[in-house]
Amino acid sequence: MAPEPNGYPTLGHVKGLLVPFIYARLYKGKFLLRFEDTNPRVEKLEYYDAIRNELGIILEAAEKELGLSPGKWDEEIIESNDIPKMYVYAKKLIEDGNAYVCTCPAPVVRRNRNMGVECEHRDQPVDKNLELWEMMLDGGFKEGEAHLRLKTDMRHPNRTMRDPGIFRVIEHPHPIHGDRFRVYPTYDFSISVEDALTGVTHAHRSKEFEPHVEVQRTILRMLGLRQYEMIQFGRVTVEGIPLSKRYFRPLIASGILSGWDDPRLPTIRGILRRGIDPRALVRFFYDLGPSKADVTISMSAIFAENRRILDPVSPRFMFVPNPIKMVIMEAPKKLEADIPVHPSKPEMGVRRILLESKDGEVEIYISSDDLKQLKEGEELRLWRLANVRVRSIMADEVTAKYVPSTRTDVKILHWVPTSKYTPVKLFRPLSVYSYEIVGGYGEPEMAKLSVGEKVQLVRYGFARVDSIQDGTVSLIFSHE
RNA sequence: GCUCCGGUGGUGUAGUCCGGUCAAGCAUAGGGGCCUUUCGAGCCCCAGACCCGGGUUCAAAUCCCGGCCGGAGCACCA
Repeated sequence: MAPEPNGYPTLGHVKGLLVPFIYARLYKGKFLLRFEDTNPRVEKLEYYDAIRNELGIILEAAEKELGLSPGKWDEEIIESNDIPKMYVYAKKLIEDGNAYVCTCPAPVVRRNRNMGVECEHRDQPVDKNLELWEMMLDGGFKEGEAHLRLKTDMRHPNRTMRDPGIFRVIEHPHPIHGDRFRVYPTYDFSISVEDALTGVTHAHRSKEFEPHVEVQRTILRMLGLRQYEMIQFGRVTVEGIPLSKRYFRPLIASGILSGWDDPRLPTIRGILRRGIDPRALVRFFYDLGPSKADVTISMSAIFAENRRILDPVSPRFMFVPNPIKMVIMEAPKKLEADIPVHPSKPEMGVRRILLESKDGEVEIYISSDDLKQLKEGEELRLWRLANVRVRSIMADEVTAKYVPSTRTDVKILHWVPTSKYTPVKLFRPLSVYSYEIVGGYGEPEMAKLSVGEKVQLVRYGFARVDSIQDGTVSLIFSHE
């Protein structure tokens, strides 16, 4: 896989990562991570690290979920390290009459390309080209003033084949090499040389590069380098949300999004922070397959995978959003509830919540969201605690009467004691631009959670603990 | 407009290179049942597809031709 370190990896990168990884492991090949860093204007050191980190997490999960090991890349290559070698190949192209230095301004080149016209530099003698090339390297040209161009066919039906530029001057420090270079290879040239040199046998790229296959084959042929398979796969988009950095950058700069790990973002770190298990991503993209068709995925499909992974292992907690007090009258002295950590896994244990009545009354919180469906006189079950009959519903309080039954064919509500509870702040992502904060109370035991834990809020959904401050637990809502 | 690439149940795919084992596999969503003191999940069952038209062949999802629809590229960016 060969990402450009020009941003934080997103959901869009996962297919490009997993397709070649799975392919390599299945066929006992090697999986290479190569940084395509030949345009220093957009690349930054922090992105190399983000890519290493995020891809590492996904591959580790792939090892667990798919049993393909080792779940990491076999070798890391930094393309820019080989720029000196590429200069040597460039010189060879010039000497063989396969490349020339062109000093036409960009608009002229564009016009010539469109119309299939050759410029006067095309037929310069080799000596002249060599001289100009040395000038390029020595700083004799400013950015945009000169380009080394492949001599192919200016009337080729595939326009990317019309004398493509292969080296250009960029006057901008490189994140790794600083100002060591001022002439950088372009995409087609650098990957052709790198793939051939590093022993790549099967290069997977996304579909938009298809027209470039011909250019790269031409470069390999002219240089006498080894040919290899070039395989394309379709692009992934997420229902409506663009995956482009251009779109998110201003939202982050303006503070609408909190950063590249904002849980509303389709960046890998955003998704993980939201509480998606990396194995869910792996499973999802594995099922998506390597096809060449472009697909629009929906987050709900990823959520379904996540639920499948989390459901069997995540502890349950009662969370009461928008709480309202309920007074239970005629209650026995003691009411106890044994709350299972996981209803179908007794080995995960139970928590006992004990409520003592005062003057025959017990107080709990229920969610006012549940209130709308309640009728006076209705019997309902407080989960694992007791049955009650609703007496009155007022704006700030509900009263009910204890019923000594354990019927479960009535509405079941969850609750927390008023005497002891954990304040909970839940962040619900709505769109890239918006979110909702839901406040409420959780079971006392929730105070013991730690950051990063994933829980299931009973009858509410899955959430991940994002932070804990002064006893208040901040959760990020993952999905239902 | 030009170049290239796709089109398999509601959705996402496998199969297409090397025609038969594909009256088409898998997943997800849908319907029904079981289980369950949350919601999921789990288990069982049901239903559902080869873009269209020609051709080649004993035989076509698969090969050929024509059409229709969709996507990508057409930056001295990757």
